[in-house]
Amino acid sequence: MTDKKTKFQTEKQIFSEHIQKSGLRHTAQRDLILEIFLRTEEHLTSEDLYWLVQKEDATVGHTTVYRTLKLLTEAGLAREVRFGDGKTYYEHHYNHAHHDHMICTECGQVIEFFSAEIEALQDLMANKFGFKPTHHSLRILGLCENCQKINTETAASGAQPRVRVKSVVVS
Amino acid sequence: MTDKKTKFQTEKQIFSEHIQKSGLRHTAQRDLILEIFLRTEEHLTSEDLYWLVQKEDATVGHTTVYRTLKLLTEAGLAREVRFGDGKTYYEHHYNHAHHDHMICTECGQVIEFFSAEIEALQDLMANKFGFKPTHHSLRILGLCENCQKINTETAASGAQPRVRVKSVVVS
DNA sequence: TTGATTGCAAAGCATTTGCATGCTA
DNA sequence: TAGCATGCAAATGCTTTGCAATCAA
Repeated sequence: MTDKKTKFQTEKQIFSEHIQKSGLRHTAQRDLILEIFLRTEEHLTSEDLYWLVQKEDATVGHTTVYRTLKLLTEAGLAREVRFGDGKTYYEHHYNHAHHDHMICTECGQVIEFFSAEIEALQDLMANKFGFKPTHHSLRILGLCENCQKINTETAASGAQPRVRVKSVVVS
Repeated sequence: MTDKKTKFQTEKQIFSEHIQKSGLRHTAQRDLILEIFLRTEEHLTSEDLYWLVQKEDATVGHTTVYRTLKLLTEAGLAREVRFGDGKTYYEHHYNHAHHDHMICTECGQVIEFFSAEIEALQDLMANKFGFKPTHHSLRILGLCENCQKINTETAASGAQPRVRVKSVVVS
């Protein structure tokens, strides 16, 4: 179930179809990048992903990773997320249904959450303005449980890893 | 009521106090920048504001506008907003209570809205994770009423002005 | 007078593009 | 073979900083 041949089958097919529909071409680099992207449970910048790919194929360049992420976004396999530090992060949907983010401004931890009520209210709100929503982004900034406690020590300086915490769905 | 002497009195005082508390200095540039910033009912980048300031005092430089906006943010008079186009916009609170944004991806129009229910649910959500929210940002992207209609014509290319629509509070 | 402020120019960063070469279909 | 893909290097765009001259207190 987790061997390379069968994993990410759906995603790979979606990608293939998108490539064909757009008259583009299937390449080894694109395959590898998608594979590694899906395999990684973190929010990645193009740069981050580049280094991961480097480990397995040192000939792949920044540009290709960058362009492939754009491609994956078009294909609906990736989503761009901004946490406010000026960088563009990407996340995939594999194992992660639609969700929003809480971001700890101290340690950079990212908590994924989902609230059906909030979603519903957003649509309601949009309706009132005749606005047709395509997508949305809700970020709650603040301090995570842990960083609230260790407030006594001199706070470690900002933005660490950006660990993608296992999605917890509470509605 | 709207003459220069009495307008923005509260804001100017907040700014003065912040300046004094921080051991900084009162300058003509900072006054002018604040004045023009508050007077403008749009989401402004540092660059945008720079050009507005230029009209009234051509000696003021980019850097000062940039740094003053940071200062105003610290003082709680300005808020940084990102609409996803890579730029940092600023908005003020004068005449605008806390709100969120709907952004038309076609014409760039920004609708401000507020929902007490959504606010409450966000806090509830944060509580479930032991997360202490400091602030949040909710953006709904989609098509505004007008752009839904003129969908037949070839869509005009992206990101226009970013008009700040009069805030409509619906809760 | 002291030290913050200013504005120019240049550095930083992340992102994006031009172009010659390589590779898929 | 045609033309898309690649990857290097360089350009771009926005933000930030160094520094000498200027100005508020």
